[in-house]
Amino acid sequence: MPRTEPIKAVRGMRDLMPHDRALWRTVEKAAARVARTFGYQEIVTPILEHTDLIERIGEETDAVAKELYRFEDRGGRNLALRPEATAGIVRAYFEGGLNQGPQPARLFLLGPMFRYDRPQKGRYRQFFQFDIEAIGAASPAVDAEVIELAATWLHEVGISDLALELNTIGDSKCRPAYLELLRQYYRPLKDELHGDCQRRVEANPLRLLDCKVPQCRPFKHKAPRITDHLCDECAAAWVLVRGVLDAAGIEYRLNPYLVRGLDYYTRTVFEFYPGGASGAQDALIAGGRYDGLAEAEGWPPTPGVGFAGGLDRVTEVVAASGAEVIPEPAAEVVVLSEPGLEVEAADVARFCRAARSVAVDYEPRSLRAKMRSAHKLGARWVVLLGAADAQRHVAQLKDMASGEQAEVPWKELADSLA
RNA sequence: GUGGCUAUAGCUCAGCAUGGCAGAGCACCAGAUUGUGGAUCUGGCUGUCGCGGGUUCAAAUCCCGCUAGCCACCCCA
Repeated sequence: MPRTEPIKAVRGMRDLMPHDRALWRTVEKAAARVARTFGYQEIVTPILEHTDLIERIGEETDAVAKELYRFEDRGGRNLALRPEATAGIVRAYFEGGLNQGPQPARLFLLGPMFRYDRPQKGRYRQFFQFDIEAIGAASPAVDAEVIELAATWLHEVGISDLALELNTIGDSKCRPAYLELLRQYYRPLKDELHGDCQRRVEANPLRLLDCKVPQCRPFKHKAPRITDHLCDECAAAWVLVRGVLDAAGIEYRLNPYLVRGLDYYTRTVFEFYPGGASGAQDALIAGGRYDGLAEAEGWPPTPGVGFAGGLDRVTEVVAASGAEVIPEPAAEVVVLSEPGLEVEAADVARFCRAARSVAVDYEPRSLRAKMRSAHKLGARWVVLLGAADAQRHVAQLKDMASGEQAEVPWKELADSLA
């Protein structure tokens, strides 16, 4: 008989198996715990948003054009799987009335994001982010706060070999004049740039600074720097952000070529990279200030700052660093019975469950096989139930570590296990 | 979106150059051990050789297409 082809996971999507979840759980718990110690509260937003919300803030970037999962629902709505968390959180901040509450609203979110990208190491079409947003936060001190939060999280999960890169990109007051300076510098060089960059000279000159094509790279070193052309407010903010980081003892490297390509980003930008040993070039965390985002979404102008951390990459780095994760046993207690005692075995399990996690082995196989299986599960105790025991409502409780075994009445099992 | 490598048992892989019976280890099941785990030994089960087409007396092996995975580039709002 020809078998039907088994249906495999969708391209770029992966399962996190029980074995993986142990590590993931510690990383997620650390994120939530650290967020709460900084006064951030959890928010959950839908995985689906209107395509317009995503498109309005991503405009004509490749990312939105090519990497967005979009579809039409049965009601004819154009929807998209969220590719990042900030747009949805800012929307929820206004829709849920957090803009009427105490400012800033300090929020965190853990959840899946989706990008239709070609999969490779550390990059999946469904991936998970830890997202921090302080919305309504005008003070540059909050920029430093979210950076400190990010650093604390990474340290708590055991990533000590870290590089923090920091820059400012000005705001709507000072950036336009700086961009014009950049254009003036690059226009005579245009013929020597690669295709994309030739277009960027007029369209998006900031992006010329982080181009990685060898042909373009040499020119940026003599390009004018935004930090020499900040307005007074941006300059003061830049000093304050670094002042708080210095006081916190957080090391950073100033990278004048670290930029963002969209207009609503302002002032602080930062990225955390794993240290040399890991060899990865991709950021573990990327963040910054986005004072123009609320307006881009159609809401009243509202400042904000935050970051997104990639759980897939962070867990990978933690795993690669050899951190030991002690696997939790599937069950602390396994109940084994003679055939035909399923009802009684379930009764016994119920008594034990008051004190410990319990699994019952109902499989039709030898006692030897059941013992072997219980051992592999990591069970600390085995409860053996024979027909004679069942009659008298007792069972044999065996400690797997010591090998000791004793007869215990069903009603006393929980006490013996506690 | 571009390029390189790969796809054979539940898992990790050998076999492919030079076409000729489908293999190993692990895992699983069982026995040794008169139904009580870990160590050891013995035996056993498991395959549309990713999918589709072509060449050939004969294809896991050679050719073409597709799909998927890995890696890098690109991108990362």
